[in-house]
This record gives sequence, structure tokens and C-alpha cells, in this order.
Amino acid sequence: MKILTSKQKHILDFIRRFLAKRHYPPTVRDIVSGCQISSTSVADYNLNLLEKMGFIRRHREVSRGIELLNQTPPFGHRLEVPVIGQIAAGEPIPVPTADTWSTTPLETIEVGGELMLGKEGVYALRVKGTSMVDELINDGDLVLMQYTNVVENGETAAVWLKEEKEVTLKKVYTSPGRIRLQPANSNMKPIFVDPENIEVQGKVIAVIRQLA
Amino acid sequence: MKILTSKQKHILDFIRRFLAKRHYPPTVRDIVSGCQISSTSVADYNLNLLEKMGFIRRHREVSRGIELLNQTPPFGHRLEVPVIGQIAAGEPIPVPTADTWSTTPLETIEVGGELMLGKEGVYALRVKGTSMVDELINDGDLVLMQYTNVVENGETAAVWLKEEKEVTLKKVYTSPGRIRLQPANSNMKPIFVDPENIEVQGKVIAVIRQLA
DNA sequence: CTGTTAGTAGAACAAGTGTTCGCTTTAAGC
DNA sequence: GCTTAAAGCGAACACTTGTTCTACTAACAG
Repeated sequence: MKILTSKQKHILDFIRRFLAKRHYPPTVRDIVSGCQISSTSVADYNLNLLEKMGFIRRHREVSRGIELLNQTPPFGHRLEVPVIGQIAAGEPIPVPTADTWSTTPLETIEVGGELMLGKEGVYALRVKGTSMVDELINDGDLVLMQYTNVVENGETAAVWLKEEKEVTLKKVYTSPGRIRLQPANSNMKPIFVDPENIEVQGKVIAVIRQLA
Repeated sequence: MKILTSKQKHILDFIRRFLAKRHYPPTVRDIVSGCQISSTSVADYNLNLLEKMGFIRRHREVSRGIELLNQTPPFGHRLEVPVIGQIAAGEPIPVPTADTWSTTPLETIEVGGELMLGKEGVYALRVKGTSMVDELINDGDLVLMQYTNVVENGETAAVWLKEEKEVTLKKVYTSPGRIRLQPANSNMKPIFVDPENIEVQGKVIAVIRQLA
């Protein structure tokens, strides 16, 4: 871990807060006045060090050319998660790729911080129905999905049923020759399907419910 | 819905893509070259219109002083939400202010997009206990709270019990002379308290549960 | 004590950048 | 067809901003 002087920590924190508030980076002079630094060359000197240490990237040919790198928060691992459909929509969920993300999804939700650490290929689905209510997933909730086509027994996944032509959200249990799709609702029975008939399209990693 | 000219749409899209890529806003001249506009005064003219229509905010006294407004993705209303405590922690929740946010919260989660439209003063709490499980809020869930000290009957709020010295999450029902704090758990009974004994500290606007 | 390096400091310079000016072209309304 | 408003245009100005220069102080190593 590189050791920062208190002045350098102060500069990084100032840049972070400035960005969060103004939505554009500070200038060297902003840093001078915001960090009580005596001159632009002192600021410049410290910014160069911060760049060498990998905390920022400078674009010296443009004004305000300071980028924060590898920061949490607010620029920790943050994903723009598209809400790309609803469960039980009658067609497979289009897994997000670079191509499909250029289209405008129905809506998006941006999630970052610890929730997204280590996650890639995340998309969201809006739940339709109450089949998972005993797992406290309700109709209308958003579930954040991580793309995968293999899940462990008991994990909750979105699976595409080829013959029925629908996507369903269930706990998946695999045994030879058949898959059990288990609702988390005591009023509903499991579905048994041929392994050839399904395709796992993602597993649930988080649930988000909006109340107000 | 305001009608944008194709040039204006092009400018907005360019600004959005420029921000996503460079992490600083474009200059008027960047827009000129990136949108094949013939001069800086044409760009300036159109930016002024976009500002009047509410798509951007300009800070004309600084370089790169262009902010996108009301945009999703990526710069929709996005808040860095601190997780500042746990419910039933035995002390009042410190409501986030400019001062307290300078301290490092336990963790943070970043949420944006439609979930946060119109919201200010949002913080998060981690739920401890199952008193709200019939409202599908489980032990360990994060609840996003909007600071308020007034709630409508039936809304779920964090309330500080002065005598008991604890914070609890309950549905709040007000009647003359007494407040009913109603768990959403059929195994638990409501609590009745004197209005003088409580302080509403925020209401739940969303629930986030992490599974993986 | 001396020499070297890190850090500081003010001023000036060069380049970047937003705005204004005076004018032209295009579109809309009558 | 004429008038008015909107939009466009190039140039120049004023200001912002990053970097360099020169010099100083403090800390460290020998």
C-alpha cells in the first residue's frame, strides 16, 4: 500500500467531493483554493505524484483533465444495470451484450459499491407473479441477475423453457434426467422438466424493491 | 415533451458519450468538432436552448461547465447512499448531514436511475430482526431511507424510542394520544407509545437484498 | 557541515475555453 | 414577395487554466 501524505489524501478527497457535487473535475486552481495549498506548482507537483502512484490520470492538454482511478466510493465497481424484461414474458431474455446495450432498455438502475464487487454481466429483470414470495421476492420487484448458464442446487435462477416458450424464476435442483424448478411459495408445486428443455439464463444476486 | 432538433439530439448524445468515455465534460469546441458544427457560436446558441429546456445546466464561468440533467444512463439522479447503522442498534441513527458524511460510513451503496428520481437525503440501514418479514423485508436486508420526520399512516419508518433508547422499523399509525408501531409479522404484536416518546427518523423507500 | 532531494512558492507564459460581435442564411408567417 | 425570427457563421476578445521558471526552505544522508 502506497503511503500518501496528508496533503495528498486531502487532494484526493477534495477531487472526489468536487466531482460528486459539480459533475465536472476541478482545476489545479480549484485544488489550490479547496485544499489551502499555496501555489499551483505545489498542487501540480502533488498531482504528478498521485498520477505516478496510480490514483489519478491526468490529461494535461485539456482543462480539468483529472480522472480519478480505482476509487470506491463513488467510482467503485459500478454497473449500469439494464432492466431488460420481465419474468414470464413468453420469450427468452436477451442477454446483454455490447450490441444490445446500445439500444435503450426499458429502464436502468445504477448500482455500485459493495453490492457489485466482483460482478460482471449483470442485468435486471422485473418480477411478474408471486412464485418466489417465500423467498421474499414479490411481484414487481427488480432482481439483479448475473449471467451464468450453470447454477448450483438451490440457487434461484431465471430459466428459459423452450417448449413452453417462457422464462421463469425458480430455485433450480438438478438430478439425472430431470430438473426440478421449485417455487418458493407454499401454494405452488414444483415443475419437473427435461434438462434438454431448459436453458439457465442467469442467477439472482440481489433483490431491489421500491416502495415510494 | 419538448421537441429537439436533430442537431440538439446529436449534441446531447455527444455530451453523454463524451462524459462516459473521458469522465470530464466536453468544451464548446469539443462539441463543434464532435458534432460537425460550423462554429462555437452555433454550439453556444444550441447549448443555451438545451439549458432553457432543462436538459443541461451550464456553468459559464468555468471551462467544461456543462452538466447533464435528468439523464439515465449514466448520469441520472444518482446518490451515494451511506449505510449508517443497523436497526435496533440502541442509539438514534445519525441523520446524514454534510458533516457526518465526511466520516467514512460502514459501507456505501450507490443507487441511481429511476429508483432515485426526486429523492434527496437518502441513507441506508441494515435490518436486524424479522419484524417486517410479512412486508418481505428480511433480517440483513438494506433499506433505503428518505429522511423525514413525518410519515403517513401505514408507511414504514425508522423511529427512535427515546425511553427505550432504540431505533425500530415499523409501520406507523398515528391516533390522538398514541402511536401504534405495527410489525409486519403475524407472530408479533404492535407496540403502543406516547407521541412524545418517539421521533420518526426516515421512511423506507426501497429494499435491497443481496443474495450472492 | 555539506551536498542532495523533496517540497514549497510566486510569477509569468502558453494554450485552452466561453462569450460577444457583426453579419449572413434559412425558415416561418403574413 | 416582404418582413421577422431563428439559426448559422467566422473572427476576435476576455478570461480560465496547465505548465514552466527561478528561487527558497526543510529534511536527509554522508
